[in-house]
Amino acid sequence: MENVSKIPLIVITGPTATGKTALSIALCKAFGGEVVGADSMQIYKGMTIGTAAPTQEEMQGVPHHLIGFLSPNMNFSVADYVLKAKEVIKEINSRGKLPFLVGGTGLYIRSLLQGIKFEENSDRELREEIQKRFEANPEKTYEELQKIDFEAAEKIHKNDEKRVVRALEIFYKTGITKTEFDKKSKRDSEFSAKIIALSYKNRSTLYDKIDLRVDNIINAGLEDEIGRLLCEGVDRESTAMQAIGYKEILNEPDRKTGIEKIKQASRRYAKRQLTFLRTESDVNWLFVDELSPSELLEEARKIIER
RNA sequence: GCCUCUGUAGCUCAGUUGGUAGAGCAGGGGACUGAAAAUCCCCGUGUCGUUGGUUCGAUUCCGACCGGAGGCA
Repeated sequence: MENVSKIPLIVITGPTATGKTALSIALCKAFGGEVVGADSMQIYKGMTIGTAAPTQEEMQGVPHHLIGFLSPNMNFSVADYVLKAKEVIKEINSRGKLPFLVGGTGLYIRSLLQGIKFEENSDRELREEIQKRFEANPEKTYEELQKIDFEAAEKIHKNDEKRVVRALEIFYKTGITKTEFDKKSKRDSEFSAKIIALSYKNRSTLYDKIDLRVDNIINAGLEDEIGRLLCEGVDRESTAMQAIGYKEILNEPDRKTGIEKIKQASRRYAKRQLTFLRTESDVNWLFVDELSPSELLEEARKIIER
């Protein structure tokens, strides 16, 4: 049932290097839209080159939100994202503009669209404590979870440190198991979304594009950008510096193999993005290697106007 | 020209005392609710260089040929 009161939203997603930025800007110009970033790394300030975030020039006057607004030393999470994105989307809508959610972070998009309710159940210090326990004795920590929340333990692999730790964190923080939390966390979406996913029919074409993109990023000065960030006091251990491209440059002394590692990590990332997207329902796939730029724009238009 | 070594998965290589083969990497599939560009799980058939021979049976032994590396002239 389509609820009339729901806010219309256009989602442009897909793996890296498929042209989400260019398409979204063209569409925004055609529909009077504004871009809301849905990218867990483009949110950080000063990381334009490495994350291939839209530049001022590329934006062509189209307003962009939730891109380059956070210090790279800050922690961020899906919960923060959903909160902020909702706010921005509503604000855009209230001005009579069409919000375009653009980016490749599937979890952010899914959480927003499903209207997942993130209640207070997080405690960073507690989490780090549990994490230490896990690192010292993974088996025992997993058994701990089995006792507390067997259902969650069944779904989480014992080696999956982050999820084992998080499930325990929820319980110790609130006294409620993760399973119970998940059950009541789903909510109706406040948005009526049309999802457009960009991809390549040919996997190897995608990979060629990724390789090319990485070379461009290096030529555009990734290393200088990283140098600048470090000068500004960005912590090497921060989440932001775990972004693909940044972590390889920071950790690999040999430049050439570093670049190869970036390419490989990007390919694997793209694969994971595709896997994530496949299970999403109501996705309109557009294959960039089968359409000319103008055809692509036309197809996207049709989907939006449907 | 002669001698030696070598040719096995996309790549680097192991192996079969003769019963058609397995690791790493690459690659593929999957999970995903507060670090998600993160975290984690699963997946190995390939004319064993080509062609003859020996053999019940050859990728394995023998010969020739074709690649590659090295040595002697």
